[in-house]
Amino acid sequence: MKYNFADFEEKWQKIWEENKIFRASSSSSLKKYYCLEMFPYPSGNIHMGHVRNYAIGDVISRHKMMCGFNVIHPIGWDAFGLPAENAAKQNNRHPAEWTRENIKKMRHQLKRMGLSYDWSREVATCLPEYYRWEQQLFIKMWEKGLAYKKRSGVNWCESCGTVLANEQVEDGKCWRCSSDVVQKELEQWFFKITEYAGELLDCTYTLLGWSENVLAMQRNWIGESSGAEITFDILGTDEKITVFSTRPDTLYGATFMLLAPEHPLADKLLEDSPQREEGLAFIKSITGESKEARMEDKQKKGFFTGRNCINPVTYEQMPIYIANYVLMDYGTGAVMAVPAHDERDFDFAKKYELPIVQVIQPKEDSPEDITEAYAGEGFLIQSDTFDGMSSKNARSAIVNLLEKQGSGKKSVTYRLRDWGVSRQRYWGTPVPFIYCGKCGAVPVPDKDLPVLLPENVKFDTHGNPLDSVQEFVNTVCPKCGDPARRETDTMDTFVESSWYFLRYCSPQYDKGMFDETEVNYWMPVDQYIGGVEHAVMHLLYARFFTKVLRDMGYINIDEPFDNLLTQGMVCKETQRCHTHGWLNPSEVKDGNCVHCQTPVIAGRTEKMSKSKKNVVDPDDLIKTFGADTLRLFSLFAAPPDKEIDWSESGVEGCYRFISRVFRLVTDHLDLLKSDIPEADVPQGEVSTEIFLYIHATVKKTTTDIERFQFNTAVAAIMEFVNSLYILQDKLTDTATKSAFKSALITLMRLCAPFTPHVAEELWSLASMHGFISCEGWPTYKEEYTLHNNITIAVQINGKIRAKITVPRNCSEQEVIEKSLADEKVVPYTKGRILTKKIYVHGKLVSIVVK
RNA sequence: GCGAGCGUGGUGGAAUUGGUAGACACGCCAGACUUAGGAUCUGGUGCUGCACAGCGUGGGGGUUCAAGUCCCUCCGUUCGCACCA
Repeated sequence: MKYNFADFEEKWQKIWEENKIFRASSSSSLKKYYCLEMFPYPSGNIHMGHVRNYAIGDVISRHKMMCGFNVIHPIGWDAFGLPAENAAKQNNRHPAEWTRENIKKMRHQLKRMGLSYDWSREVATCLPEYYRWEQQLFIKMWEKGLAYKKRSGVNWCESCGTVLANEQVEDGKCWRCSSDVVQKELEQWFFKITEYAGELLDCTYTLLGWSENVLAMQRNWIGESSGAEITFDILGTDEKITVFSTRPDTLYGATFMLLAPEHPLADKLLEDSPQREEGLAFIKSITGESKEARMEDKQKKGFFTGRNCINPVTYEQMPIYIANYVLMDYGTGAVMAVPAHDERDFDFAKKYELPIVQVIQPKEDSPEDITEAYAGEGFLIQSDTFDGMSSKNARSAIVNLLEKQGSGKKSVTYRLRDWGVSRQRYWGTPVPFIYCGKCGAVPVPDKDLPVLLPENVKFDTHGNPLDSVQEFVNTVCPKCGDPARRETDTMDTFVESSWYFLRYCSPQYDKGMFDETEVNYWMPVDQYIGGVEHAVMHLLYARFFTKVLRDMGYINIDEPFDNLLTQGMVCKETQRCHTHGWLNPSEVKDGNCVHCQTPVIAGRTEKMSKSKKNVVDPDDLIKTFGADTLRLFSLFAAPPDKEIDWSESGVEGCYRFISRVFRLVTDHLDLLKSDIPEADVPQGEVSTEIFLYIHATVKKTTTDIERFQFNTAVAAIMEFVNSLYILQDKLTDTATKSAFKSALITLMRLCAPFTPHVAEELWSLASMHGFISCEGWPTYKEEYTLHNNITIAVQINGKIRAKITVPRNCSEQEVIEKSLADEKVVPYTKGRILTKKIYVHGKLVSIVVK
């Protein structure tokens, strides 16, 4: 029979669905297993990144199911977001309609991949049944002080017309549209993620199932620094300046003070200064710059406020400057400058001719003249009673002194800032607040939730479309009944994805975010799979939400995702022309651009993207090769965490392999349907060999799936098939046929998680009972995975000189005797003294001669 | 600058613990079957050399009977963060 996937792939997808074999229920005596892949944004089409992500998840899920776990494997849609709104503007379509249609199309595409999802748990975040619970949580967080509104400088993307979180700014550009991000002063809603900074950081050391690079990125992003807060009195006023420093040991060398231009004191100190105008102009020249331009300018610029403060340990006066390189949103926005031991302060001191006092010596006898800043550790000098102390010890000693004086204390600072969640866009969850002239910001009462997104909206205006929906904006205050104005900000879409994995546990629950019993049964997620691009944003937010919900008493876990697998990108060669930019294959002929006949620039391998014209469409591939081939290729081409280089011939190779499996099994349907039973024990030479292949392959495939080495798991099955092809001509007696029958049945089972359609079809063609998808995963016996004869390598002085074959149970003495007697070994040992003999059981003999 | 990772044939990649480097696949070569083959099957394929042999996991050094794997050092490369006090 010829392998023709089109005959049966869709048939099985339909049958699986009709028989509800992937429905999950918490009422099971089996051990639970939660397998989760990052849910897709309904852009309209699945791409190869999705295929890879979901193929990996599906193998894990199907394998666990066959291993007897109670598996939950849900899917849904991250359905709010800007693309829907942009599409609405361009095509005069409603975002809801656009999103609905995309979901429908992509749902069909996912189903066409044969994924083992429990579709009854499907959620779409744009539905009121979903987002009303988010609004409820928002209010609960507000009650606990974890959601708040403040005026602050925010990242503003003009092209998207909205605010962005810090995590969503990449190289000063919008993560979504790559246009420049500017700073803007706005009243915004924030989530107090900084309250959890310490725990979010500490727990990165307990997440043993996460890859080191993701944990490192999170740690980096949270950015903990420990040091001290030190307070300085300002001369001639009652004001004080508090700084944060990681190096209190250098306090005796602090010779001047720096304020961020945005620091409230900067303005205050200039109040009665004769240079007030000049100073304000200086501040404006810096704050007026974009964040990017400000970072770009490495030149130190400062302005003397005319005021001085007092060093709390030397009692020396320190001039207070406003400096361009001090950031308001880190630490306290003020820095004690220690020019001798900080490169930036050193440059500043040189430029403005400020005193440089060395207080740390690298070694006890190093020279005192300084030509550059020394930022390392060492021993204190010119530091009063601390002279001679190591900088490390001095850090705590000086903080102790400050604590006694009441001018400082130990402190920890994080780089992480609160999560700005306000978005000035339509297509998102409305922030459930009402502004009343009398009562201020009032939460929408629970009985009035959800605050529904109005349907009747015009998208032809600039700015937030919600602002112009009068019947939405105009409302009454829930407290006093006066006319009031409704909040028109919607939430960042990362809010929806911060708890969707909880909603999956009880997706239809209508009394709250989730049914606590269900969540506490299914959570945590045992295996999470997704792209590394979410290493910081989504994964950090979801961890934060989990901890918030835990502290509110709804769940009993600290971390949502036990194990995380970040899959690599799918890449393909690009081609480009000097004048016509990126070219797709049809625009290249004989290495020349078809538009201008000039040679194309040699292809580079890059992530598939429309703009680079190097995408391949999974739909086309499924039509040509079938879903099984596409799945198999994305698993076989590389280990899951590495990049895949797209290769058309690699896909064909996978297709060939599946054809081989199909032919091998269908050529022996008579045997499979016959009365000959499966073999329990090997009988005879060929049968023993077959047993060896079966058990060794099951062992290798099982362990490889469990450690996510799908590429080598597939390779093991390929070897198995190659062996069976050779063995199929040797089926002379019943015992052999019996063993071969076992081999074929095992093969089908091993293939089931990878290529479920062909496995199911073969299972049915062989008249086997039930669905292979629900069958047990094959087991192996260690004793059958070993050859009776083993090959031993013989090394003389570290070089392999011979290989000998011995029975498996051969004793050490016998092996060594046999190797010394080997004709290839004798010339190397003749007339020499044997000084050492090492036998590594079953592997090699190492002989040292002199 | 800080942090994390990677470096193996023509290509993608194998090699849990130090123990026969290059599994499996792509590509290429040869053969078989064919009117034909871009189908299928079989065999070959790290490099040098006629075989014996020698050389080979980014470079150099070290530990060891034995190193892709451990240690030191240098080089290259990818990713994240970065005027973070």
